[in-house]
Amino acid sequence: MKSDKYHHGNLKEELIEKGLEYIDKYGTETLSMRKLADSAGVSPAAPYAHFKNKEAFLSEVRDYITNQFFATLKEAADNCSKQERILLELGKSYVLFFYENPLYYQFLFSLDNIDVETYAPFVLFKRTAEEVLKNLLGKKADKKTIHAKVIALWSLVHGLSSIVTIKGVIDTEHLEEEVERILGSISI
Amino acid sequence: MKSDKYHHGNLKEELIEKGLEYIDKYGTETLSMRKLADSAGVSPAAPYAHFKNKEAFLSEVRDYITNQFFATLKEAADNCSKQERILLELGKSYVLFFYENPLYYQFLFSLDNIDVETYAPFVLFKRTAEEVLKNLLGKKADKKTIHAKVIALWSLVHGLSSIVTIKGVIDTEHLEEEVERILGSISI
DNA sequence: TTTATATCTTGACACTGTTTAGATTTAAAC
DNA sequence: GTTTAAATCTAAACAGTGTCAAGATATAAA
Repeated sequence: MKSDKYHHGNLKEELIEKGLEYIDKYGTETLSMRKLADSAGVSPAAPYAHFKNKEAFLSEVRDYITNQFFATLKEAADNCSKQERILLELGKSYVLFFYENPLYYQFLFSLDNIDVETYAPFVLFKRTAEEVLKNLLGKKADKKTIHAKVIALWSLVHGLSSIVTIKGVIDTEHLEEEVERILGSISI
Repeated sequence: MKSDKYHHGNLKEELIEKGLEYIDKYGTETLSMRKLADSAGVSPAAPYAHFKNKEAFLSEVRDYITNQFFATLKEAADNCSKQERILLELGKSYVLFFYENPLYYQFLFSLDNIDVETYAPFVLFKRTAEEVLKNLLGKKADKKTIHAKVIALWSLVHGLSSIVTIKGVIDTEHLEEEVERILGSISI
């Protein structure tokens, strides 16, 4: 992979891409800046012209994946015409995103650097859930009740994403069907 | 911490205890075998007389925490007289365990070395959920439905444990009350 | 064309997991 | 109780890690 040019020209982007690939394949455990530098054909210290340190690099990779995750959710919400299915579709795409990229789950939610209030995917899910619930329950439900239900729905989806990630709890043949059955098996 | 004796006498246990302390305080990220060896007053290679490698050490620590976790769940289940509240109590102690030890969650569920079918805390929760559901739904519910509901309940609890861990989504003043409200806000 | 800035390499440092050879202590065998 | 075996430790080393400082080289700005 070693280039002949002194200046790589596109190092920052390539490092992030290689980082994504690596995490997708092997997870974050054995990822090293030196390996990435090597695979990009530059010296061990080269990445530090673009990233303050490893954590800053990982943070950018995390942002990238977060954007993918958010886009996936957004698309599912936008493409859902029936209002009564929107939460289900949102939940399904949430879970399936991590089923397809199991190692991302760990990586995204491994650190305390997530601000629940501003983390876009969480905000989207919670806002949607809140709207749906308000429409469903009308005026008769107080704030506390709605908040509790929102957290519960989010927990359900978030937890299933993790569980689906761990092992073959779920019949992988009829995955979507199974996820839908699970998410639909409880009522609010 | 350095002892004068050549033989430590209790190194294996002390390493595990120190490991537990460290993970509880700082998490697993910066934990190193050398630091633990040093804090126990032995040379860097000493731990390798007791553990094949770092992963084997972490595995034993994980087992230790898993036992604590399981004992917590078991106690909650055993101390619950009212049958209709058993799932709620089980879920509460599940969530609260990780609220009290946020860094344990990451550590326990970080790896693929969990066999969902045999992991005692999971088995306990799922068995209990299944029993409760069978009593509740009687004969009219088929296996698939029950399985879906069991996974859903488990996901709810597991997900809330993770969410409670991340940040202050929940009013820490009335924690138990809040957790109970959330878990009780959905029906099966 | 000069000057400044961005991007790289080289070389170093401290730290990590882990292995090997040998020292020391404890336990077992006679 | 002495000899032998096994368990437990130290010391020294190796390769791999993050990251910094000094200097080289390329690009952009003046």
